Amino acid sequence: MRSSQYLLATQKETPADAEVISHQLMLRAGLIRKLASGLYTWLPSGLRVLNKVAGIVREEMDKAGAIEVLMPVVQPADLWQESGRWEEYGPELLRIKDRHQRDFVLGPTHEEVITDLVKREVSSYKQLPINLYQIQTKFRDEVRPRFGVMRGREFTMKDAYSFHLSQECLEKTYQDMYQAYCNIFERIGLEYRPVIADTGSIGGSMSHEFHVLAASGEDDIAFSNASEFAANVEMAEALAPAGERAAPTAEMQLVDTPKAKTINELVEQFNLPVEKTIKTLIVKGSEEAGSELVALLVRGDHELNEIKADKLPEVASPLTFASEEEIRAAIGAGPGSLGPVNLNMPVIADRAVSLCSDFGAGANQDGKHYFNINWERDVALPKVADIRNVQAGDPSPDGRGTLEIKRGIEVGHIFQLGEKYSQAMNCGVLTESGKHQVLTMGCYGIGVSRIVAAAIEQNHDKYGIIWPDAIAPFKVALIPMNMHKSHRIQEAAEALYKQLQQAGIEVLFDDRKERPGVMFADMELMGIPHHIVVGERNLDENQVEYKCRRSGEKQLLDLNKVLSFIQAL
RNA sequence: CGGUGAGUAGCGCAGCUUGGUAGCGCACUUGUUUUGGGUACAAGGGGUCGCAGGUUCAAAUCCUGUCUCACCGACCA
Repeated sequence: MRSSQYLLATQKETPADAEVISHQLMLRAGLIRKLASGLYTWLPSGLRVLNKVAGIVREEMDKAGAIEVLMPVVQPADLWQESGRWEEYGPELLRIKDRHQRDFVLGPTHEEVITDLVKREVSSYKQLPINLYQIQTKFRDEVRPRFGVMRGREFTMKDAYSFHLSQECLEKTYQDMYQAYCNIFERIGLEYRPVIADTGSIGGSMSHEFHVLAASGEDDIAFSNASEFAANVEMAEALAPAGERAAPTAEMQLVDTPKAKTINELVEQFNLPVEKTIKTLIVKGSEEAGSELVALLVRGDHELNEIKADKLPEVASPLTFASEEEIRAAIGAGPGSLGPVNLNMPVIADRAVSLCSDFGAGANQDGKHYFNINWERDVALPKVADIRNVQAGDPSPDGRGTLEIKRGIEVGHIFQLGEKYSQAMNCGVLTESGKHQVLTMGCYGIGVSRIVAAAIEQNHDKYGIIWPDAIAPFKVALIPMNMHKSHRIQEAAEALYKQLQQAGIEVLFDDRKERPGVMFADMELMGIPHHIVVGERNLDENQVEYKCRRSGEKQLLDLNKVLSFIQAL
């Protein structure tokens, strides 16, 4: 490709609304342009990268035995009503009407369509298992699109769906997909980790997310420093602290704390150790709890995990915090003065809380706290559950090592779905014994467009993007110095260009009438991994300069060795 | 969905308080210059100031409505 006949679209200045580095660089390097909130046009260089990623995904999926299909983006509402998600799915689901006023949705995912397809096309156990996938545009009307294509509303996703007669068979395909995903991320050249993820309300099934580690990630991932354990913080189990609860050492006392509304204030003003304080959070109760409100206790230095709390039978789902008015009406004191002593509602304490002794908490009277509270002696120990987020330094749930926490970008998610959709939509086959049996399903997603952004988050420097070779828009940048003044430069550059092209190497020939600095800067910004610089000085020796984008190392190459050198990279 | 802020040339911004017919940098075009790291000089093109309504002799500027975009929040009492 000649840059003079290409849409380079690089720019010097960073648009003001781009926050994360990948978004900034994608705009500056001319990969994408915003059309509207969460909607992006892929410019030529961006599309080349996107296609490279999609190509790798496709190859590895095929290798793992999956079969490619392509389903419509627009889906009839009937299917969503059949599965129950027409009601379940929130405003993220974009609903539209056609000219006959029939309801449709813009597909955020394709479980319904694929289940409907398999129901129609697969009728015998002999055709199983089957794993169908597509690489296609999805639409989710995100609450808050941000970070460019990292969280867009329209995005490219690879989604695969497998169908099985048995759990064993599903687990086999699940493992195959797990391996295929590892192969994909390794080939692309990303630092990634598979992590245990939320199994959701479907129950019993297994789920892993694949995260690319980057500071700008939107998820917290907990890792063991001594084992392979890795889990989304949402999921990671917080073990009870080691040891028994210490015996009480002091009498409970009521203390005036008019200026202490938060744990921080309490700790500062009364010189309490933060791990000897307890936060009392009031949430809506479920029918099972038999109470409008339920209290959750976590230690002052811990955070409530809403996903864990949401799963408690006593807690109304979705988890809803009580308003200040509701709290006052029920307890007679406001937030900031709440505690377990004399609390007239069901209480659930975190494991760590159950091991506290001589601790401080609100007295359920405004401006007062109890200090030196002890379980059993001053108040009965309530139900105990794991309801907090793990923190760095906590013991790993697998019993080996302690946890570290890093940010991750979720680029893949595999899931054992079970029968949620096949049951609702009656998708089954005849078994060997001639009986109808509902199939069990797995689903496997990869955020193809998100990978492009994630790769930049991990691979950039102050000059711009540094693409891993596997997904670079071009492999080689051919940069002639002052070609428009020098015939021999032009001849040499044209000859090299032709040679590289004929060898099937993707080369961007910068034949613009630009100063060297401009060319270097653009090629570096775009992250092209290998640069060949043709200049008068070296041409006298029949040589050109090679520069590696990533390491910055330079070396001289004989003209007749350029092709073999590049091919060997 | 709540809070805050912003919409003026392709991009980044000034002008608005105190109304008087729009400006700067980058980018773009032309010429000269420079030639291994975003060169310099000169000339030039490009804007119904988000949209609609109102006040006024006169509105980018004041008022009302509306749309769009961004950031923060939607959890620790």
